Amino acid sequence: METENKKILLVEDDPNFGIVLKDYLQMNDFDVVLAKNGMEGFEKFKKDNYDVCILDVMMPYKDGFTLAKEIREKNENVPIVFLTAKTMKEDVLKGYKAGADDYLNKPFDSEVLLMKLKAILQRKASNTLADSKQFEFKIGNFHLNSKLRFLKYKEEEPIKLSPKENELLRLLALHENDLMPRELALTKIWRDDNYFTSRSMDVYIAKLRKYLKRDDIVEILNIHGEGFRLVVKVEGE
Amino acid sequence: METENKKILLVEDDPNFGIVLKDYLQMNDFDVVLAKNGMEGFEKFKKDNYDVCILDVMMPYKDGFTLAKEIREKNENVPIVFLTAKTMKEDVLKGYKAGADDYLNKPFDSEVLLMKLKAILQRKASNTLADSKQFEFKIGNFHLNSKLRFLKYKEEEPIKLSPKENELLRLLALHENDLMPRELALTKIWRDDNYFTSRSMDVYIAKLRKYLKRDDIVEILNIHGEGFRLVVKVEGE
DNA sequence: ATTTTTGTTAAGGTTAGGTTAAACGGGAAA
DNA sequence: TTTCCCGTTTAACCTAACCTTAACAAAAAT
Repeated sequence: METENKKILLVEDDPNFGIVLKDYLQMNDFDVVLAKNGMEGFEKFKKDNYDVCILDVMMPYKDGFTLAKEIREKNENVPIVFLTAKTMKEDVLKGYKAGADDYLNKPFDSEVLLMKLKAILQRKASNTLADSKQFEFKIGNFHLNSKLRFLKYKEEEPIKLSPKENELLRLLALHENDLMPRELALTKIWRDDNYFTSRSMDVYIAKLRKYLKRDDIVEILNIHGEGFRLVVKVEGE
Repeated sequence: METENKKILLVEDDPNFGIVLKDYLQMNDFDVVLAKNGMEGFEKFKKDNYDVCILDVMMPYKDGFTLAKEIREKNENVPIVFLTAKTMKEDVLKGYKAGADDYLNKPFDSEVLLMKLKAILQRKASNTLADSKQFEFKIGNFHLNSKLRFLKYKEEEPIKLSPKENELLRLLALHENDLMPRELALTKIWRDDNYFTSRSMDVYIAKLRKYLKRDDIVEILNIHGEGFRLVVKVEGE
């Protein structure tokens, strides 16, 4: 039932407060990345996608406003919430000018922050149409739609794929005709590489082979000790 | 580039404060309608379309929260801003639960209010493009009018839909043939994503399926763990 | 020959979803 | 006020989907 946790970039220079807040947010099912100052915050922002940014205003080197502006240049959509030291009207106005979505005065109530985040994410939920990674593949005479999780052979009824089947086949397709290392699938899909996950993966390979049998120009080969290879033979060979 | 002023519904029982605020907002190019209590506020809300609602929490007859809930029933999109007497955590939380977008503690700085309004309207501008105002759909041989909340199959008597049935079917229709994520429906329609709202949604899916059964080219498919998909099969399959 | 890795099928356990019915609660009607 | 109606939530029960683990066979490496 769990989809995926929302990811928060938290930039706060006070280490104590930062860690407490981080823990609190994590306890409430957010993934939190903590940066200790504006510089670090911006570096981390560039390296990943976040659902919300929470920025302290008072910070050494690079204050929250400057950071917000940089973030806005990269991404004009991420909601930004400021933490201001006290009701400094100047700060609040400056914050909105820098593209903030909301602000909170320290000390603030943690539940209020939670509600704010919830409200903000809810608003955003409507926008979030436009994240397009690759999810459609032609594999021989098959068509894989890994967003809708089905595999269609010619004009037959689509085969529904389970999440794991789907992810695995997608990974194989991304590496078509090339090696797809075991380790890659295990870390990306199973998020753990051990004996059992490895065996589990083999089970899924078997399932995929069963599906792919209906087209005899498509097969999954094993490269002993290395991984698997999805090969599509060319017509006339 | 500005075509028309943004329209604000201001509900505030203190006549002095209400008029001062109204004037201030008007000076800043908003069209403001002032209501003196919750009842009147709701009446006025029904009679016109507003871009933002600003509601005082403490009001005789009908408090701001109750009003907000009523407004939300009519319109799930209008941004709502609460004015709370002081930092009453209870009030703030209650406000967000009632579907607020933001709140301000009295006494507040008028410039801050302006900035908040600006930020809110900006956010809304990006959302409003796509889905906000589409009310009629053809779904196979059905016709859905989600403004009048009915679903008609060919020339049969229209089926009346409850608010939730209607919103859910509308969301599905907006994503026809594509994934409509559980989470989306839960945050947009139920405004909360937990076990119970999720089960409630399943109940509504069952109801919709019952209605849609009369046309066998239309069905609602489940994508396990992801959401639902309203598919309309093409003629000749 | 022995160990390690992979192929495959099936059993077991857990969670999500399908469906129906009862409980709840707010507003309308009596 | 009390009663009734209706939309919605909660409960209950059942099936389907999914994933892991076990078991055993086959292939590859040592």
